[in-house]
Amino acid sequence: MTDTTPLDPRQLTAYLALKDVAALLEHAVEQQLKEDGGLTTPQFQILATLADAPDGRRRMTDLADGLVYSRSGLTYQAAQLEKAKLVTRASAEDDERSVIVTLTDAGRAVLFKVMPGHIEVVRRLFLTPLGDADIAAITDILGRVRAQMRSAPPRSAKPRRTTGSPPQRGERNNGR
Amino acid sequence: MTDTTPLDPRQLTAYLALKDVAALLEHAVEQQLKEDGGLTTPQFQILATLADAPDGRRRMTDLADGLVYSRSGLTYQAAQLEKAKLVTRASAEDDERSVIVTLTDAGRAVLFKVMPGHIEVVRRLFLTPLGDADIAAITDILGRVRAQMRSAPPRSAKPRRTTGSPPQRGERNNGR
DNA sequence: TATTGTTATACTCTATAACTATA
DNA sequence: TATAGTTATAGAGTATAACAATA
Repeated sequence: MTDTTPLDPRQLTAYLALKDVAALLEHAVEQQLKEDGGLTTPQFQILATLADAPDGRRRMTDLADGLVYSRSGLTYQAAQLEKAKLVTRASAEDDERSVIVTLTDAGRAVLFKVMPGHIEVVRRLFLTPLGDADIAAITDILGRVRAQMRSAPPRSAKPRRTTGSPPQRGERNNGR
Repeated sequence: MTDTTPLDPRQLTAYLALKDVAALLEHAVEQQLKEDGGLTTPQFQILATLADAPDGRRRMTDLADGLVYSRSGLTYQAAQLEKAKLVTRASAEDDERSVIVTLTDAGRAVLFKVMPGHIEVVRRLFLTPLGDADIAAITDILGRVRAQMRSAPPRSAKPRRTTGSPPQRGERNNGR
């Protein structure tokens, strides 16, 4: 049996604070990326991931894994970025099935153009009121949470649908 | 001049940890709400906000303020919820312009149905590795950040577009 | 005139399923 | 058969602008 007793008020407060801060920060960053470089958040994430990779190259599948996208979702984003000349796509030499996405000079340029503002927003909204000890504490605590999340079992072992039973009430087939 | 020097690695790590944890948590909660009650996150937020209000009633504008929605976005969500019989809408008695959204019994029922799973997810993914001291630290630190965000000036005083100049490169007119 | 809310419209993002091609 | 990726399709969410009605 799992515990479903209500959360105590302090726990709830901590959870809400996290959600609130994350949402506000995400929103501000989204604005900044759009204004400074015409980028959406997922596009920025892809470009930033590529910039981190050797030669600015990455296989589609590897990108998708790191960014939690479905493959079709990534295909969509990659197509947008290719259309904007920020990346190129080419099939891999060693495995014809794979597609290698490569950051173009223009893509790097956009990233450079956008970074200062990105940093400025993070600093102004998030870092300003934090001292070194706070930074260390956040990193430690959230690091533990992250580890927990990565190791926690999914909620249901499998979509387990008893043979022949119809979809459950309130269920739709459009998950993430 | 604002500071746009790169973030030091520890600051960056803290920021990324926050983003990561928030994203994973949001994703898990989204799944749970859909599975247990057929609710989307914004719908749940609206229902929960209403449940907190006296008599389960709230003006559209007040709802929008608390939830960062544009008015049209809230109209859309309210229409969805009304269609599902989870809320009703009626114009206010004292001010004919205002619309009062009210939680129905069915809406309350869905909320009750969904809450245990919601709590379970938060507890399992977020609270498990945290002691009382951690909870207190998070609340304190993120509380300060939140206050900072709420008081921080927006990035640009106004959309300032020099008279007659065309839209800038990379700019699209589909903001949030 | 200012405020409240809705409507029309357009666009982004995401997912599922079906499909192609290579290993 | 399994893996990599694309395409077609569908739907949710959101915003902007124009609009109607009330204060």
